[in-house]
Order: sequence, then C-alpha cells, then structure tokens
Amino acid sequence: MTRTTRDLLLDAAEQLLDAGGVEAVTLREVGRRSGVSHNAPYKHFANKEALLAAIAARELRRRRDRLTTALAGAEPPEQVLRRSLRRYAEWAQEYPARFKLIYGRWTTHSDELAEAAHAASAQLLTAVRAAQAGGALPPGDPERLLALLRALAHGAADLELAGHLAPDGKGHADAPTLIDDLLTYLHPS
Amino acid sequence: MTRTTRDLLLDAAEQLLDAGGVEAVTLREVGRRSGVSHNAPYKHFANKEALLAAIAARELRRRRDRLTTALAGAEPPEQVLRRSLRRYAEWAQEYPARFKLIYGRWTTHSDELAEAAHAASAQLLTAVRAAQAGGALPPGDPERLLALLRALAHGAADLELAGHLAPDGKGHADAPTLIDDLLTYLHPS
DNA sequence: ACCTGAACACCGTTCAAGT
DNA sequence: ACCTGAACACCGTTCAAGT
Repeated sequence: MTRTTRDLLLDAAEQLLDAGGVEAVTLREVGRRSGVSHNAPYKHFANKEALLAAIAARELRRRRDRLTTALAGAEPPEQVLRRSLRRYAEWAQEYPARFKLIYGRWTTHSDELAEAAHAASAQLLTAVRAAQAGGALPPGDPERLLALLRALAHGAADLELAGHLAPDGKGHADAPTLIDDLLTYLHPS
Repeated sequence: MTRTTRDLLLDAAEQLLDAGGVEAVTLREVGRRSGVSHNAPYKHFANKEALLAAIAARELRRRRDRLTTALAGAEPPEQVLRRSLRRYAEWAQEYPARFKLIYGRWTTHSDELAEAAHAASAQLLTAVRAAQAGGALPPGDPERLLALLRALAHGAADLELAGHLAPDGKGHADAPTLIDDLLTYLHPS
C-alpha cells in the first residue's frame, strides 16, 4: 500500500514511455524523476529490460481484469468479443508504446508477463466458444478461430498506428471497420 | 554501376540490421565495415534515420518488383493473391528487422518510401479486383477487402514473429494457415 | 537492504580542418 | 565533393563506498 521506490520508478518509466516511446525511457531520466540516483533502479530491477517487462506485465494485468469484468456481464458473447477486439484496437491507438512493448518480441523472459498473456487468451477463448455455441461464429477449432480474430485485430491496429492502413483515406478501412467486416463475413448466414 | 561509398554504407547497414536488429545499426560500425570514418555517412545521408529509410525503400522496391513478376504470369488472380500474402508472412519470418523497419512508423518522411509502398498496394489491388471478377472473393469495395487481407497477413506475421501466436502450439495456427483460413471463409459458396 | 558518485565503454551529431 | 579526428552531450552498466 505504501508508495515504494519501485512503484515510483515504474510510474516514471511508464510516463516516459507514453510521452516518447520506448527510446525515451532512460534509466537516468527515470531516476531523476523519481528523486533517486541514475543507478538506483538497479536495486529494484536487474536491468532496463526487466524494468520494461515489469511495465508490460502490469499493463497486461490491468487489461485482463477489465476483460474479466466485461465477460461477467449479461451481454451476448459475440458482442463481448466484438467490443473486446475493438477496444484492443482503440487501446493501441491511445497507448502505442505500451502496445508495441507488450506485443513486440520479449528479449527477457518474464514469468509474470507470460502468465498474464495466457490468462487474457483464456478469457477470450471462453467468449469464442460461447459465440460458436450461440451460432454467431462458425464451428471448428476455437483456438484457431481466436487466432484469426486476434491476428486481424492486431494487424489492423498495427498498420493503422504506422499510418499504412488505407493511406489515401479511401474505403474508411480503419481498424474497427475491419473488425466488424471480419465478424460479418464469419457469421453463418 | 560503380560500387560507390553510398552503396557500401547501405550494404553494411543492411547486414547489421539483419544480424542484430535496428539497434545493432550504429553509424560507427557502419563506417568501420565500409572502411571509412565513423561520420563519413553524414556526407551521404542526413542522419541515421535517413540511412534506415533508404534501406527500407530499397527493400520495398525489391519486393514490389517481385510482385509485379508474379502478377504477370498466367496464374489465377486468387492464387497470386494467396501466394503473395503467404510470401509476405514468410519474408517477415526470414527478415524480421526489415519487416519491422518497413511496416513500423516512419519517423522521417521519405518520398521514395511512400512511392514504393503505394505502387505495391496498387499491384495487390489489381489482383483483388480480378479475384472478385472471377468469383473467388465476395463483391464490395476492393480497397476495403484488400485492407482486410493485408491486416490479417500483417497481424499473423507480427504475432508469429513475437511468439504470441498460438503459444501452446495448439491449433497449428501459424501465419500461412490463418491466411488460408481467411480466404476460405471469404470464398462465396 | 538501499542508495550514491565516479568510472568505463559505448552512442549520434557537430565542427574545424584537410585533399 | 568527400573525408577525417577531436569534441560534446548523452547512454547502460559496473563497482567501491557509504547509511
């Protein structure tokens, strides 16, 4: 409950991450903003990679908790799925650096990161199964169908972020539109 | 035709990029490998960003040329499209750093980069239209349909690269499989 | 247990100077 | 026109030393 130095370091690093991307996160500036020396972070994290992994894990846990809340409601599973995928794309747009950090390659193995990612996947899988049972998604391996949905949402978000999605502005092909398009194509008629 | 210093610098930088990612590309090492001083690159490129943009543009032009060749053949357009998307995913796996560089956010505007990207899109759009005309893809705005296909291929490639696609190995949900799955779902029955 | 300050080996970039 | 060497302001990381 007490505001530890570790928390201060994490908050400062997250602030820098959001403001200027991963390259703006320097241990020296993190220390400066936390009121400690430039290498105090080494008493709390093995190195810079470990600090970034801790930020990624914390953010992933936040998102998993929100997803759990959404799934607990009375909404039909295909609606929950649609909203979750759309929120994923919106979140990527709002916090691009967090998105890149979490869904980029992890150079350091982190148990807590892997655990949070697995839990989020399990939640989504439940929604896919329920949507299949309700006839809103075609039958077949739910893991494979979820992979398709996630790949589309991820690719749409990433391309939009890079400005490579419909560069002429034609077709209104933004990420939420593409997610809706896919769900429509997948809906058994 | 002569091997200019500029070419040497580009080749050295590309080598470093492939070997160790974008962070392994330092102007000092590029100069070292090209047999010039650590700041000779500044006589050929405005800065490091411009050097990276030149590499990206060169690679994008190579890929566009290969795509043009593929489209000129007698193969049915939906097969060309399928092969192009699969090759995209394979290329991402083989040259992850080039993939990240080209499809990441461009911090420096480059006319030649923008031009090459636009040309590649135009080529793919032709294939989509032909596949629609042949009944292999559903009707509707071809730009929007192409955006869907590219987003899926991009997302599948990027997640696979990061090791976040089917982490348990279940479902055989690798990138080529997902591309095939989407084309199957899209095929009007 | 946690923190500091100096030090080391790197960076990108600038600049005066050379051919 | 192209290149060099010194210099500047940064980095991440290590280490001896302090409380």
